[in-house]
Order: sequence, then C-alpha cells, then structure tokens
Amino acid sequence: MEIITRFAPSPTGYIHIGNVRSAIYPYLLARQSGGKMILRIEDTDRARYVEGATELIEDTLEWLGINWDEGPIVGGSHGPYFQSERMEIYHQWARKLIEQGRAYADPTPPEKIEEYRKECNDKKTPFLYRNFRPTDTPEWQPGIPLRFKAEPKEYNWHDEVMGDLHAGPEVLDDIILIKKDGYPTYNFAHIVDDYEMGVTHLMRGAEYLSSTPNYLAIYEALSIERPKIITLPHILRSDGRKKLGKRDGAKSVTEYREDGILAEAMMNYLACLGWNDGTEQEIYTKDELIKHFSVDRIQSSGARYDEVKLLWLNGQWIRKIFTEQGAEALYAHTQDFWPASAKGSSDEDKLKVLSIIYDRLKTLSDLREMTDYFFKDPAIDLELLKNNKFLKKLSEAELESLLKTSIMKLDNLESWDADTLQNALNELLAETDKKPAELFSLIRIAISFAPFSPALNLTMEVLGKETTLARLNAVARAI
RNA sequence: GGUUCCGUCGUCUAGUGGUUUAGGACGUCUGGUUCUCAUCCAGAAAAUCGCGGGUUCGAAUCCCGCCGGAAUCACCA
Repeated sequence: MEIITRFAPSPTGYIHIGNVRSAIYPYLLARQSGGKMILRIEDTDRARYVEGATELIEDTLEWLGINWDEGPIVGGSHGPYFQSERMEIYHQWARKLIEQGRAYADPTPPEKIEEYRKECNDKKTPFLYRNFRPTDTPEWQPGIPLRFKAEPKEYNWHDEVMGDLHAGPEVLDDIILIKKDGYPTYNFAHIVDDYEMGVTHLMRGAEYLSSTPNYLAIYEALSIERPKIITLPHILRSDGRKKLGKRDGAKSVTEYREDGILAEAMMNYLACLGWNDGTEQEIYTKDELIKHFSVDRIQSSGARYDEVKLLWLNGQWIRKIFTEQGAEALYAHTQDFWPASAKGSSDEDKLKVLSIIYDRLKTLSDLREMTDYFFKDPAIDLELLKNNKFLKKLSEAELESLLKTSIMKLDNLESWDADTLQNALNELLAETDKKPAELFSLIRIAISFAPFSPALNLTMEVLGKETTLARLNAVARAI
C-alpha cells in the first residue's frame, strides 16, 4: 500500500521551530517508502488569515528541502488544496451526517452557551454540551452552526507513537462541525480531507491527543476508514517544560536562515529531537534521514529545544560541507553574510578568506564579525597591544624594534605563500630570541586588531604582502 | 477541576528481565595541537533510572499505588 502523508498548516503566520517537525516527519516517511506527501492549507478561519502566510510556508519548506507531491503550486488529482475552496465537499459530508441523525443545526445563541458553561464551572462539573442539547432543532441552513450528535462510549485505539490509548465516554461531546459562517472547523474538515485525499498516515502534534476520541466518533459515523494515527510529542521551551509556541518567542524557521543556520543542520537537529535510529550517529544528511527514519522510534515524551546543540550541529555541517563538497559549495551559502567592508571584494578573495576561517564559524553570520579586517584596515588600538598578556612585559622600544625586524625580514621574501611565511616566522623567532607567544601575538594583533584570527601565516598569505607590510609599518609608526 | 499523556546525567538520548561498575552526544571542566579564537585529539566530573511497594534467583526494563510535569476541555487549528 502506498503511504500518503500530509502537512496541513493554517496560514496564520510563519512556521516556527515548534511545529516544523510535523512537516519533516511526514516528508521523511513519504520519501523513504516511495509514497506521497501532500501540502494542504487549512484556511477555514477567516479572522486569523494572514496575507502572504501561504507563500511563507511554501518558502520555508522549500528552504528546508522539503518538497510535496500534491498541493499548492504543484497541483494534483485530489485538489483543491486550500480548504476554503472545498466548501461543497464538507457540506456534502455534513448532509450525510444529518440524514443519519448524527448532526443537528444548533440555534442556541452563544450567550446562552456561555451561561451553560459558567453554570458547570460554578458547580465544578465538567462542561459537556451534549447535556444541554436543544430539543427543538431547525433545518440546517446558512447562519446556523452544525453540531455533531455524540453517542458517548469508550474508545480504545492504537497510536503508532503513544501505543495503545484509551478514553472514557466523558470526553465525547457535540462538537461543532460547520461554523455559522459556513466554514468547517478543523475537527471536521481534516477528517473529510484526509479521507478524500487518501492520507494513510496522519502525523500531528500531541495537542490533538485529547480530542482524538471525538474524531474517532466522526470516522465511525461517516463509516470511513481512518488513517494510522501518529502523535508527535511536543517540543518544549528550553527554559522549562512547556510546549514551545510563538508566544514563548519561538523563532520562525526563516529567522534561523537569516542568522546563518544551514538548512541541513536545521533538518538534522529537528529530525533528531525526539527521534533516533538507535545508533550513536549524530550527523545525518537528508538522504540518511530518509533511509533510517522510522515511526516506531519516535519518542513519546516531549523534548526540550536546545539552541546550543543546534549551533554545534551547524558548525559540524559548515565543516562537513567544506571538506566533503569543497570550498565553493560552502561559499555558495555565504552570499548574504559578509561584512559591508567586503562589498567590493571579488568572489576569489572572499573564497580565500572563507577557506581559512570556515572552521571557526558556528553560524554563517559569524562571517560579519570575524572577517572585517580582511577587507579594510583595522583601527589601530595600541591598548590592545600593550595590555596583551604576553606583550605587556615588553617596552615600547622593544615592540617597535621587533616590528621593524619583522618588516625587514618579510619585505625581503621572494614569494608570499603559507609555507614560506611559516619558515620566515620560525627564522624570526630564532633571530630575535623571542617566544612564539610574544612575536606571533605582536604580529597577529598588528595586522588584525581582532580578538582572534586564523593561523598567522595563513592570515598573512590571504592579506597579501603589500597589506601586511603596510599595516605593520603603520603600527610601528604609531608606537 | 475533569480527561488524557509523559517521567534515564543540566539537556537530547541508548537501553524491551541477567554480557550494565547504566552507553553515546551537547554543555561544563582539565590537558595537548609553536600566538589568539575555533577546530581536532585525549581525559574528568555528571543519572540512588520520579518515589514507594510488589512479582522474580535477578528489574531502568513486568504489575500496583503515589508524586511530579505537560496537554486539552473554542463557532482556533
């Protein structure tokens, strides 16, 4: 049987890291089985609709490398894929329920319902609408909401992640199927759509766990087979045990892209948050995830979101891409992350800088802070020199003479490559009788005035002879 | 409050009755890689397996109770 999964977001804003996983897992499952993944836009709440949100969702998925076989843009044989365009389908299924006496139009005004609710709260009894079911129900027509007529009983079902679940009759209620504006609720629409679209594996967050018995009742009343239910545990806030949501400052996935997180790292981190293949592997490519993913190894407990580990993984991926795919491959990801000073520089120059600095990057945006001195002369800060823990014991005269000796030595070099420079630096150590910590610190600070930089000979090579000597001279004069 | 789910190092996790002195990863700490920062390498600290009973020769693993946390209880999804 072909596996068909779906990701069904509502276009109410960006996709945040708390809920992308409900797109990643269905994708992995569909791809590994040669099945299909459907993207469906659940836009039945007109009040919460956000212009452009659909495009943002599509863009986010695309960035992550998640493509869909049916849905907006690509089309498909089960469309339309926007719920707002499927009204007639919902109404047909609704009429079926009415004919069977399993749904009724509810004329009760909202204020009255509030009263019922309050009454129950005051008496500290659970509020179940079916206890207040109106006796006299009109013909269903636009402007009146349609409710399911619950037949309370026990439900036992199997969840591929949570195992065998059970719920008593007290959770079954007369939930709204169609709102008074004619739009279906999620509760009804997703059941109809999943069935019509042939979804075989339903993956969704744990927040739907407690309403599942009500869904089961609808499948039953509609006499349709339900998909396998796969409940994904929550991703928790890093500072507590609460579900991570937008209100907790859950960042959008695109925000991480802007911060220089690689899509590969994002996918890797999220996929492994709450899932593992039982081995000790930590770094997974998308293809490896597709190959090794399995639903029965998804955790049933929530996992805390840990940005520090994401950062580590991102560093791993930066290095992995560089060493396995080459400097150019990594460079292709860096366009938006260079400092303003690099604007006029050639790709060739930036590639050279990247090649010696890449293993220091945690995020691509670190480039902005870490590479500025390659592209423009740094401001001379003598305090930085004089307060250095190795240099502060040297007098100004000594510093100046060391610089001049170094300049002379370097100026006489015939070629300017890393090996030649390392040799020259080693010779300088012997000639000046200084420790590496002293001489190298001096030169390093003088040419960069940065808190850190790549190996000295590499930095000098990339900077070039002219720039290196000019900066050393400037510092020698300033002392 | 009702209902439901969850509970192994600080965090993510391995573990499905004995090879477990509970393994790995992030983080932390220490040392090494001729300067810095990072990488990399080596090492350390870190979990009475939520608690209490039981079953068993033997339990993180099975059963019961309790405790703690979370989710949900909308004409939102």
